[in-house]
Amino acid sequence: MAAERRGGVTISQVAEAAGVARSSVSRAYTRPHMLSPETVERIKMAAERLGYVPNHTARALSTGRHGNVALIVPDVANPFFPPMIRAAQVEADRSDFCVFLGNSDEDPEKEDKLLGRFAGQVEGIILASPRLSDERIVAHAALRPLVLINRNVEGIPRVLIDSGTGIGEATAHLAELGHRNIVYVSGPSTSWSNKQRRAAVRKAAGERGLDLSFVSASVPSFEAGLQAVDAILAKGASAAIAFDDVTAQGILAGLAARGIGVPKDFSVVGCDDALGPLTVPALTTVSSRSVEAGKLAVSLLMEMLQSQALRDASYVLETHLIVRGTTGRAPGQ
Amino acid sequence: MAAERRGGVTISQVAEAAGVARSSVSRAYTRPHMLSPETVERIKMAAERLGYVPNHTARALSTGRHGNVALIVPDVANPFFPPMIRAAQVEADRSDFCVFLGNSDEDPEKEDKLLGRFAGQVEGIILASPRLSDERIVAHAALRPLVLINRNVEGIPRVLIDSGTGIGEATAHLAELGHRNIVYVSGPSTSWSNKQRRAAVRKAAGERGLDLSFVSASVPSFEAGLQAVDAILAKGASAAIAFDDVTAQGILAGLAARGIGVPKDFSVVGCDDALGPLTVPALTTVSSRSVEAGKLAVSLLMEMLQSQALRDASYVLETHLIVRGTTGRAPGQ
DNA sequence: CTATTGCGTGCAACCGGTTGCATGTCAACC
DNA sequence: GGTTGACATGCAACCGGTTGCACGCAATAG
Repeated sequence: MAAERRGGVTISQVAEAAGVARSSVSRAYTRPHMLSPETVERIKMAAERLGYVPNHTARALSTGRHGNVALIVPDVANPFFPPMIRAAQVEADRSDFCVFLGNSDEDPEKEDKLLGRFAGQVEGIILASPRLSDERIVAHAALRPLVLINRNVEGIPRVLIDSGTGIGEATAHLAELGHRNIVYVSGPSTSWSNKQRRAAVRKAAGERGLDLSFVSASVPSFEAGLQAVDAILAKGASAAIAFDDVTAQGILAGLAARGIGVPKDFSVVGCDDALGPLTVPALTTVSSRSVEAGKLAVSLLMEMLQSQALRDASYVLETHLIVRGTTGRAPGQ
Repeated sequence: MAAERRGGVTISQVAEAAGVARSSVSRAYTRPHMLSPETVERIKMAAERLGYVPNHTARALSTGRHGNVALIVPDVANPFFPPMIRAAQVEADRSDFCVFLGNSDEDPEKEDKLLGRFAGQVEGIILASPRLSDERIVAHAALRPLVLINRNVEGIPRVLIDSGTGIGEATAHLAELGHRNIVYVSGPSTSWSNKQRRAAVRKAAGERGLDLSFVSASVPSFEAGLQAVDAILAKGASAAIAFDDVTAQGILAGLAARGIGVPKDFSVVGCDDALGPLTVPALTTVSSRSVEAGKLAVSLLMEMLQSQALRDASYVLETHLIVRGTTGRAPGQ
């Protein structure tokens, strides 16, 4: 009721109102079993009446526990991340933690700066698809609990999305549909995920004796996909697997512009399931598991915070092909 | 050098090393002009040698300034928000502020809880498309600086995206293409944006003597759009304006399933430009201005923090129609 | 009936800074 | 030469909680 002007009802005010010492008020919240039930009740009543909310900052100062974690991603607006962010947020909430969000703009230096900026006010950090060097990551990890997503650094707890399994399935799927000549449209050369996807498609294509070519879309974007179409067609392929869904959509747009029907004349597979069944025809793609990754990373971090033991854990999430509407039998089959 | 085990070199240690009082060390950082240049130099040297970093939490406790703001959205994964979040993040960073991100899950109660949770550790809050009641919003705004996005509450600084202008243009655009019978597929009835859009389409259709019907997709989603198609066709319309892009994509999928060609046989307009030109055919839609809104909200908040004057500002961002590939001449024209 | 145990509570120090006020020093001024 | 004032620095209280320890009291054991 009586909301003071500074928005600050303090523990002292509650103590006075309840006729107890400040320490008792504190304990009513942090160690209720130390107090008699009636006292706890009385304190909570008074607190309620005054609109008392414990001050996190003050608590953090004396305990060293902030109840905050940081999540740093290269680009919030990249559709791959929002579901992950959301999942992380929800999971953190379950442990009553707040989430700081950082956007590195795909820039290693900015990432480094953010890490330093957050360092003072969080208990742990989650780095998703970092662009930072291994050394810097290791350095930060030494200072405080840190979990990686989609980056494989020995000795640091990490969650890896193995898009390789899904890409393998995609290749097999295309082979079954009778495609003999396919293209992999690759993403950023520094990306761990791209290396993994490229290797997976090569392996699977080799096993099935498919003709495989590569076309590079160095930046994964709609534009890049659009511009890759000529190169793809020049290879004589009847199907393409793209680094991600956005690139795949660019390829689809380019094919449509040339009057090439999908999936009748050409098949396209995306990766990451960033768009869901939203498009027409719905994109055949590889599931991303980004939701699980976000959730798992947070719960991993929570565990690390509880038991200071920072064991070297590496969780791998396998992916699978989601067949929708952009793949079909090879022409002439 | 001597990084203590707890990562914590304190002001006292620096003071002792430099042979000054704690207060002088503090001033060396916050008010250097109060000290003699030599003293400042000596202190900074000592701090450097010990690896001292000011403790954000402690500073916040005594000054009340955390250097943090909170951003609360209904759903991080809704493609409307990520660009806004990113813009807010970038703008906050310019003032060296960190951003807490909250996800209310479209739930008023959770929103209220988050607000309380953040209250203690941020200087200001941005509430985007809140689902909370006006009273609760006013109550929170009384406690600390708060800026609204897409919610019109008298007396509270707000940034409003006026999708009405764009929707009006869309209606005019359809009229010019010869459509005489159109449908507006509405979103959540409690949404301020929905009311605004509905009013705009009614006004514009009235001015041009178009037949207008309403179909309700109470939750804005792909599924809802898909299921609205029968109702839309039953109205005998040749074009639809959807509450948002995701709903529009659902409608497109439904039309495709019935073999109805877009834009040849039917025209569809989305709203919010959440997908960009990504889809095939690319969706004609209304620009969202969500990036500007995020940026503006943060800079507004920063101003409020500087000059405690919380004047009642209301910024309106107009929107415009973006014509792409899902609108064409009415059949038989 | 006294000694022991144990529970509920209060006292006071502490977390790491910030800041109003007091003190000390020295140069300038009358 | 004594007074004034500006300037540099230190002292100590404070921000709002947490927590080790001591105290008082009641129940139990001897």
